[in-house]
Amino acid sequence: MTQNEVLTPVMVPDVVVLRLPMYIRALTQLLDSSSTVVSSHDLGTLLQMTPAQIRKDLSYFGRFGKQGRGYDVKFLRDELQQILGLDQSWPACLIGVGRLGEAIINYPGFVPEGFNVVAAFDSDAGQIGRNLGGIKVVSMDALTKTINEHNISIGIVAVPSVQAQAVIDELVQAGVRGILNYAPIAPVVPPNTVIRNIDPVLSLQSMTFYLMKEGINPLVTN
Amino acid sequence: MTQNEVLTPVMVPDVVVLRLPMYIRALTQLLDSSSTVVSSHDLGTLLQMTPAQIRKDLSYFGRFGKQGRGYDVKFLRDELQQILGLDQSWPACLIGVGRLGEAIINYPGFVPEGFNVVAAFDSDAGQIGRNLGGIKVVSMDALTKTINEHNISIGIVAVPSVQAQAVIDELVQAGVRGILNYAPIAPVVPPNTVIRNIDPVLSLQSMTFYLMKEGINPLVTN
DNA sequence: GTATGTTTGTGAAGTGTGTCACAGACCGTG
DNA sequence: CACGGTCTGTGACACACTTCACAAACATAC
Repeated sequence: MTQNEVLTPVMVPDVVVLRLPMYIRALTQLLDSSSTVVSSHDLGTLLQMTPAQIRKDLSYFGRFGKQGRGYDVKFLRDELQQILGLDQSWPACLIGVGRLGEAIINYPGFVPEGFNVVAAFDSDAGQIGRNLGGIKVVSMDALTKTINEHNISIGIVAVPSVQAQAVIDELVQAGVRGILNYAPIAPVVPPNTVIRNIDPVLSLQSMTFYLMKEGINPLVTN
Repeated sequence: MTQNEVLTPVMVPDVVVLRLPMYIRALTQLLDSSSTVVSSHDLGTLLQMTPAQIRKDLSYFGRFGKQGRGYDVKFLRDELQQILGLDQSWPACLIGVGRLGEAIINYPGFVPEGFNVVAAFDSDAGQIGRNLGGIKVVSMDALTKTINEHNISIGIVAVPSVQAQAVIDELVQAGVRGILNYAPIAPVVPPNTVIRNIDPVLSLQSMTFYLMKEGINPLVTN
């Protein structure tokens, strides 16, 4: 029913897709607090956005609510999860098991959401063979083979900046179409590949613009 | 929701501010490779965006280029850094020194960009007094006092989800106006406060929508 | 059953962002 | 110093996204 996105003539804007996970999270929170029904207005309050935007976003995928009542919390969450493919488990691989990679593999937030790191790679011979969070670190030479064996479609890049683009290219070459990149670079990927960058420094650097405007003065040391 | 304020003669869109750090990074990269001049076209190739957008973005802040020539790399970078306040050092504090907090304080990417974690807090008595990356972990009771003493304007939140909103409220109360939040929640902050969320799970959850559309089938386990 | 109040879904209007295209400025060359 | 080539800065245009506003659907009360 919700699988006909590809056939739907109306394209779903990327910004809408980016918001769906937030809706799911809010709905899960509501479920935990034993709410069974929620209105777009209440959801909007929870997520700091307008009810109209929520309704419009949802309308790209179907009609999930009932007039005069609102949305069934569990039903809507299940629908959204299915739309995003989150009713399935997504095996991922990690490249780079330095300090950052270690933190990623031990991060407890991925597994409950269905993202499982099932393989870890490193180019440093000293790291290979090491056991990390129940996973054995293997050589980059085994990349393609391992990715095919485990049916991995997501790669998590946690290598130093200088190696990052090369690693991303290798992942794409190996058939990975989704990349979560932690390296502070502007990566280049082919059009059929989805990349998401995690870059706290960029976030901070745009933040300071607004802090300055508010007249907040940091220490002047440079 | 928009945090634009009419302090600059022309209102600068938030999206533009978000892109400036990327320009700075690309320019730094060019400097390292001994380039002295760059055109909007070349920058566009490097960052995968159109020359027109780069020129338009820069035009919000001034006229930095020369016709027929392009932009002086070092000059433009310095200008952009000054616009964002990155010619200064920004003291920050970390709240939550669990596994994630530890990784953050040891992340080598912040210091070279002028972001220095000068204080660390935790609510767990067992953590207090512990030395972490040269910083002594102190109690949450000392939050306001320490923030004032060190002139801290940025708070980095790395506590469990359930505590995150409360911690953010405390930071705002203590006068912090910039928050980098690692907790997977949708935080609420007053309008004069800038918040940036680092949330890899949200990134992955929107990624899968596109992976599905490409017909990539993950393991079906749920 | 009727009246009153709620809330959705969605065209239409409004706002914001990206791209185009060109005048004007600059460079190098002969 | 004129000329052909290059590249910026920016109004005007085009597109994308958000908000508005209202008909239709449902709930509740009496």
